[in-house]
Amino acid sequence: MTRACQAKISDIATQISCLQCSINTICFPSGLDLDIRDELYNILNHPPPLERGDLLFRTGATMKGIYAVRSGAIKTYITDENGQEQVTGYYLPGELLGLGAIHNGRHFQNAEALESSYLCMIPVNDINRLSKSHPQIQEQLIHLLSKQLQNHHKMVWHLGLKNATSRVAALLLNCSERCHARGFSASEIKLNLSRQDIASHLGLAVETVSRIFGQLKKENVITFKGRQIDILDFDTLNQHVGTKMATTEKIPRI
Amino acid sequence: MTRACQAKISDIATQISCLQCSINTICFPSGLDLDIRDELYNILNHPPPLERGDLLFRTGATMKGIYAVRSGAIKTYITDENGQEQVTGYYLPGELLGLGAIHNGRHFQNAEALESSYLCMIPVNDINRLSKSHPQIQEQLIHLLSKQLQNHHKMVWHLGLKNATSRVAALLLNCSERCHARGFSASEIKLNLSRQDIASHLGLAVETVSRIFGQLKKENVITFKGRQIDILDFDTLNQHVGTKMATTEKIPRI
DNA sequence: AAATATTTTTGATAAATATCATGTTGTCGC
DNA sequence: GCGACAACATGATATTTATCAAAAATATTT
Repeated sequence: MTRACQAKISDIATQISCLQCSINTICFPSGLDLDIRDELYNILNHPPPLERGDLLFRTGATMKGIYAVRSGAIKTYITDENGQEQVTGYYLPGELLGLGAIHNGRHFQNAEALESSYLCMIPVNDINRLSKSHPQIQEQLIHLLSKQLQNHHKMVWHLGLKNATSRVAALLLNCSERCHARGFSASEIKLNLSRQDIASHLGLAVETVSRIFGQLKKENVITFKGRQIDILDFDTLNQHVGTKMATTEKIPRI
Repeated sequence: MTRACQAKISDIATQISCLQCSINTICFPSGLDLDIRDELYNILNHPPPLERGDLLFRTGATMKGIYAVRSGAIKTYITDENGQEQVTGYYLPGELLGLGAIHNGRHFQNAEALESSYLCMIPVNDINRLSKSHPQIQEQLIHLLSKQLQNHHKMVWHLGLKNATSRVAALLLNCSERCHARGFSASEIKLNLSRQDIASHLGLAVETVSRIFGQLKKENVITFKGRQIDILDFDTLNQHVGTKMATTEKIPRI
């Protein structure tokens, strides 16, 4: 039995360690002297744990620093003038949040906890200060930004797929891939977005998402109980997306 | 009469200058000494001009450097296993291309010229070399990456809109905004994607895109002749998107 | 300029998805 | 455990969008 993708804050076993965290190349770059690593560890900030529904930041807020999800899950969303939410992303343990705000110091989206979540934060001032003396930190930041940009290219691809089933399949595979990259199971995933969140993210009606989940279950492509999803047939999901998903990990062929 | 957004390579008047180019903070950071600026200017590479249909790079190709569109227009796309193209982005004069490849050195998408295009390229090796002595270059790169990430957040938002007209409206406003940010007209834009490209980008059928363009024309929201589009009624387009578009330029309110 | 190919538009119909209504399941607080 | 509430599922119908077919407009070549 492999571990589930998400974790309650109390469930220490599924909390990601710094070693598996995508920010660790910033927190603990391997080539750095030990005293610097200590200093980095010291500036690492731990905001109070979030409960489901708590906001980490909101649109327009001043950026305090870069966040990394340590346990739990975060969604980002835009609110339109009628108060309607549109989910623009979700973040799993080990993933970074708020990088888009570096260039102007303000957040573009709202970020909200989907469950009890525990985060790390590197204050932006400290990054800037330490970067002066340690250019390697900036190198790592560039690396992380570039990786996140590529993830977003993938998201743009998935959201441009022409039918609802493809988009749902792409979301499931994307979640699976990201869980797997963090050392969790690729097949047993907890996607803690509500059906409404998924619908809003993919530009669909809730009922459509619900029906597609039901259909995929009937065809034995997935099983699920609530938000805990088991992927049974990766091939079929990949066929829906239309391509073997090029993972960030695997280097694509020419 | 304001200038059109795009330019033929021969049309020197509409070529963007380094001053308006988003890469210029890398090429010519204002705080740098003159000798460094000279050095940066020297490493700036000018690949051969591209004609319509020419590929700048393809999926899986080794990244040579960061590209900036100087004139013309570039689209990026994924090709699925059936050879079907899906457009994932388009790039206007002054915009950067290929930043997502920094972290693994390989391009994730194909990039193809939509018309005769002229580009600048900063070889990745030279950036790395110069960064060692001039940390300011890395700072600028972080800034540019973050900005592009925020643009992609916006794109994810737009592609998640629930109906076809909204997505087309968002595309038009996005193009307008980007043209305007480069000193071109916000209302008279040349969107040199074919209707098929637009459809593929937005997850629609060509015919649907064509009908929506026709409908918007009938309602006097836009006029167009081929790919030259004039926006007459920004308010209506914004209503379709559901929000006054938060531009990258304007700082959003809390 | 004529001929050819490509892109765009338009119409008729089929298919997919949204909406509305309602029932079911699950969750949270007590 | 029970009641109240939210999330999820399902059916019937309306609307939107895709598909197929073909014409019109535009671009490209000769």
